[in-house]
Amino acid sequence: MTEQVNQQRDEPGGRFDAILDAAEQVFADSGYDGTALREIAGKAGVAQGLIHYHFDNKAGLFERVVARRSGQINEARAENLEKLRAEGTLRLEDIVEALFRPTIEAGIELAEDGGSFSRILVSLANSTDPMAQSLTETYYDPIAQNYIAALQQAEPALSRADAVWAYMFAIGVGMTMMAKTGRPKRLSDGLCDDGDADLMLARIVPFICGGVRALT
Amino acid sequence: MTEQVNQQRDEPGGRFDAILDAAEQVFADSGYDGTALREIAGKAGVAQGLIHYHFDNKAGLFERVVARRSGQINEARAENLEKLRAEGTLRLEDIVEALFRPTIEAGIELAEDGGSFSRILVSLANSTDPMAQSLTETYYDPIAQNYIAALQQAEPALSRADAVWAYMFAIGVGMTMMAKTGRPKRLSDGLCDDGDADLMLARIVPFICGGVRALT
DNA sequence: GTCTATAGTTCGATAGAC
DNA sequence: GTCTATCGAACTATAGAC
Repeated sequence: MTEQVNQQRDEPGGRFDAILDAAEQVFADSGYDGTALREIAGKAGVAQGLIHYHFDNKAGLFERVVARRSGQINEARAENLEKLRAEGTLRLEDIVEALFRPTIEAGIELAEDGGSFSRILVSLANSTDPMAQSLTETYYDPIAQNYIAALQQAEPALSRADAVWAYMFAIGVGMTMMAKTGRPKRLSDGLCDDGDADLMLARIVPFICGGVRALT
Repeated sequence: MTEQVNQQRDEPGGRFDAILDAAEQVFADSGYDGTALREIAGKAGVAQGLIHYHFDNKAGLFERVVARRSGQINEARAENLEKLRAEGTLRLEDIVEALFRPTIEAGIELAEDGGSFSRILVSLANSTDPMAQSLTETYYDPIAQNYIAALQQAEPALSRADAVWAYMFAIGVGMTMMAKTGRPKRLSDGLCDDGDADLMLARIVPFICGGVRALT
């Protein structure tokens, strides 16, 4: 068997991944409806038809973009939680840190842009669109249940309902970091930078933990 | 001067307001880019051309939709805060309540839908689009500064930067109420209903207050 | 696997009658 | 102030050559 005309789908650096990378950026910047496949093809340096060959249609491409990073993020989230459980007592602070750290690292993975994927996550979390709902259900509800259970373990006084609320509120707080609108800087005359993920985590973790404990 | 052929722009119940009402629903359901002016015209029972006569273009219509409710919401927010200041000591709990109550009441104003406008607010707050940024700056940054100052008054140990973070995080938590995705119900087997604004406020207020105090 | 070319649809906006 | 009719642009998706 001789070598193929071009690279396979699973070899990084090929056309397939170039499309995914470009799509991630454009979907993040312009939203699903605001995105034109032409622009993705242009940024990826491929013909528009190739997108349909690999991903069928726009929805298929979007789902692949979400699936790729969601896999990385949620595997890391699960591993982080496993490690904490293995170490013994679950501390609330560690749980929150374990929840958000992987989204940060997935966000800055693409060097040139400012962390595209996290912005896709924000729109996914807030959308009532059936496709968005379905993707959330598939990729994020299972790990959510995992963390909700962990919250209750760390704070036994928390009811089941309040653990769910706590998780939802935590995600809401985290979205102010992932949206990267620049609004904190504007409101604070440059004092607060929502582009600095480590700085933000140092404020987000105590805020959420204080909030959760106030629910008990 | 005899009576006009039809109602004026400032008379409720006229074509002008019918367009705004329909636009609010469709923009909330489908997002800005996902919205077709045809659908708005259809729902409002008017010709598509009338939208351009009254609002010039799609962007103009959207801005008017935002402006209308934002005026109501932020006047109420300002009044609430004034009242608290007049009463004497500022309690953190009252400030948070004063911040979110008006968005709830604006949300349920239109009877038939489930509070459309709050969903527009969510997408506005998370968008990096220039038009969204500009609208946020115009309508929501001034009142934000007002509440940030109030947070510092209520909790003097809070630094200016942390007061800005606290405000941002509070908005993030509030968005889990305004997005109305139904996810809390799904994650809790029906225990948590994000459609019940009063129930949510009873959990959001203590959560945020606990979070803010943890920042000091 | 990748490209070019284009079909077919939908959309925002305009022109002009009433 | 409101409607009908339509233009022109943009988009997704497909067909077919290589």
